[in-house]
Amino acid sequence: MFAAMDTAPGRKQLTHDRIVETAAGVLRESGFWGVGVADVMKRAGLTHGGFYAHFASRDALLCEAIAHAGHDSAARLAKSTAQRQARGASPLRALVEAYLSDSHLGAFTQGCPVAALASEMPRQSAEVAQAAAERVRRLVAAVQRAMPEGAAEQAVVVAAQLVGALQLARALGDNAEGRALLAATRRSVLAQFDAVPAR
Amino acid sequence: MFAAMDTAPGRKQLTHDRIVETAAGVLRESGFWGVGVADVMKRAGLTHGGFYAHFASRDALLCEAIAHAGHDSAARLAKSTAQRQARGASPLRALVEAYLSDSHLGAFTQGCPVAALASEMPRQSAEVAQAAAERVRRLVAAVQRAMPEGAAEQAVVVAAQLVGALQLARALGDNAEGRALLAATRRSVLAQFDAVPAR
DNA sequence: TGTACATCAGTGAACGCGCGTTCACTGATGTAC
DNA sequence: TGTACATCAGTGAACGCGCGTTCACTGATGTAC
Repeated sequence: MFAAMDTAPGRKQLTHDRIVETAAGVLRESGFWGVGVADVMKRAGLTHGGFYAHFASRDALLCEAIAHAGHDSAARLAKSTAQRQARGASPLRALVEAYLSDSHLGAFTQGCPVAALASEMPRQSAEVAQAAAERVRRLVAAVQRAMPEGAAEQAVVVAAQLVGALQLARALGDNAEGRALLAATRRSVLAQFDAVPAR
Repeated sequence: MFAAMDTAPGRKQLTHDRIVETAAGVLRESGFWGVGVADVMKRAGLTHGGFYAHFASRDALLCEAIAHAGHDSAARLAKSTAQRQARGASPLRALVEAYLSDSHLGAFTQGCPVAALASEMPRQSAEVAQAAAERVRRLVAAVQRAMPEGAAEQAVVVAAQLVGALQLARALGDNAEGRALLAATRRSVLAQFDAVPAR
């Protein structure tokens, strides 16, 4: 009865995680309104009836899905950033080139949920909007860790620039027009902040 | 039969315009998915049955609505910008302070449709996405007209910064946290580009 | 080791609801003579 | 000026559909003895 609970996850937990992971992908690809209970369950290999054994409501799933999407995206970004740093880039250059890469332009499903969802965030229910705001804060914090000495308070500005540029580029399309916008933003951010020698 | 058509609009045209104007407000307030045919018609003082005498489809309304929202927002922004310039601000300072004002933070209905809709744009049907992309280009052009001499090619970067900052601030909320993000972005953009004396 | 039973994850039909779209109709406007 | 008729903007009921949510049930898993 008081057995240790911090062991291997049970069957239900594994199913739960699979649903959340599936929803995190659909959420970034199709937006908040694109996440349907029946559709997500089907993609996870289940029938929709079992949904409410896992989540109190669709909104509860959205909260877990956006958190999962944030962690997933942050992990991918950290990996890509580390590779660029290993090749000699400064932390900020590595982050900017990873975030504003041409591959991120088309990769909604695995990309940053803030860029994929920002303009829909204020329209969600209180609990979902709060979970979304937390992803914004985490993104700002990640940028802050990459800023050069003395420019930490500018992290919020760089985060806005990264998110804004990726969104406008996506609105223009995954083509020359969109990629040109990304390239111009990469140059501008680095010219402004990477002049300061990092560490 | 060949009478001049460029005179006063008829009754139908006036109704059409009223529907589009109503939809342009709802669109910015509630997003693409928030625009319902029946709801918009009701707000315009009509019943939903008459909708298809005015538009071929809901998507056709969305195309007209986003164009109207863009013109409306651009006109408001131009007015506010002109007032600030009359008080001595440079064109860029006037634009940045108007766009990143605290009042724009809460004013979805009358605000910039690009900030209100950017992350939803790539998910729309081809015709709507194209109308949306056109609003992005117009915003960039408006920023370009306000840039100081020699920095015109940076307009796209400033536009991304304006849109990104307003969206992140809105995601954080119409409170101290959101307003602090706006203020930091205002300072940063002006420090970078307003140093160049404008005309 | 084997049997009986309780637990529990997942199934599938059903619900009420709101959506975009269609269509036969109404009543006002305007034209013909 | 007056009557008859055509045009046309807008009405309101109806459609098929997919949504979030509920619930009685099934079949597998695991525990008790």
